[in-house]
Amino acid sequence: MGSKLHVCIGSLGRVFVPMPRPFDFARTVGRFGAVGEDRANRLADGRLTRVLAGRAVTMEAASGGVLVEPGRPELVRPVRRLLGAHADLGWLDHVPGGADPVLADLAGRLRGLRPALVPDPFEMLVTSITAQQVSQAAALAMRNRFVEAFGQRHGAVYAFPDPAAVARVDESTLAATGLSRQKARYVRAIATSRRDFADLTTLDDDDVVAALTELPGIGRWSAEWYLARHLGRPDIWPAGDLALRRALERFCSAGSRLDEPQAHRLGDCFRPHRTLACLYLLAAARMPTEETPAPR
DNA sequence: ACCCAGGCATTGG
DNA sequence: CCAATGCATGGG
Repeated sequence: MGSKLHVCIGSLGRVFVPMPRPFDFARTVGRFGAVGEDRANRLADGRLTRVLAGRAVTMEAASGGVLVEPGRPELVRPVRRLLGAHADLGWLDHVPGGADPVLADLAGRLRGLRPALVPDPFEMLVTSITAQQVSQAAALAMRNRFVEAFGQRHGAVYAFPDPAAVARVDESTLAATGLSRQKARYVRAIATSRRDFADLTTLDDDDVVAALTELPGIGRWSAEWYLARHLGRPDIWPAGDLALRRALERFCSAGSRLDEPQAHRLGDCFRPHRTLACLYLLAAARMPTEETPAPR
């Protein structure tokens, strides 16, 4: 295990962290800047800064991996996980072009895009709750206020708030960030929950959904994103996700409306790699509309 | 001034 | 068991 991890401490207090191929740093971290400025995940000048293991960490592209500052060896594992080193992208090279021409095309155009993870269970759950029902811009605005109000500042970024810090403030103080009273109640209930999230890693996907949906404010959609974006499970297909449905409508059904059962069936041809298929479809939907061949 | 946006829980049939 | 409803904000 980890025998291929060559860690080289540089002279400038940085460490080179190797990533499996293929790997495209800019594409992998692109979603942090896609909607707007994220106060917990700062994307500037091609570098990503966020708090990991209690300190601000800056990552930038390097050949075959990333350069990380500060150059602490204990950051290697969390950085690799954050950037999706766990995922096997081999399938994307062998998507049958006849069966899935759309995904085969996207795999080529987005080569090296990896499934970046949300490193902390509480951060993942709160992020999902803020994103429920509202636009991503609205969710980001509320999340930024939440992070600035209750998270610790580390230079240019804020640490995502701890459950303990959130547990200390009351519901209306939480709601002042723009959350509905209902959502403020959910967030606080999760912050004070004594559930051990570490033990979820031993459960299979269905059992994780069952366990998480016991929490107030966590439904199937939020549980599925937890599996995909926190636990890094490979075959998650959130057919209820409006953005995924929109992407499927655009790329796979010639623009005609899809309901959830139809979206679910469209995922079947991507088994057992539906998480990657979903990631690539969502990323493609964010790309600037491809230029059609010039008329004439 | 609308209407929709990467849901969820509650209520009423 | 399914349909209807309230929620809060940002952008078109």
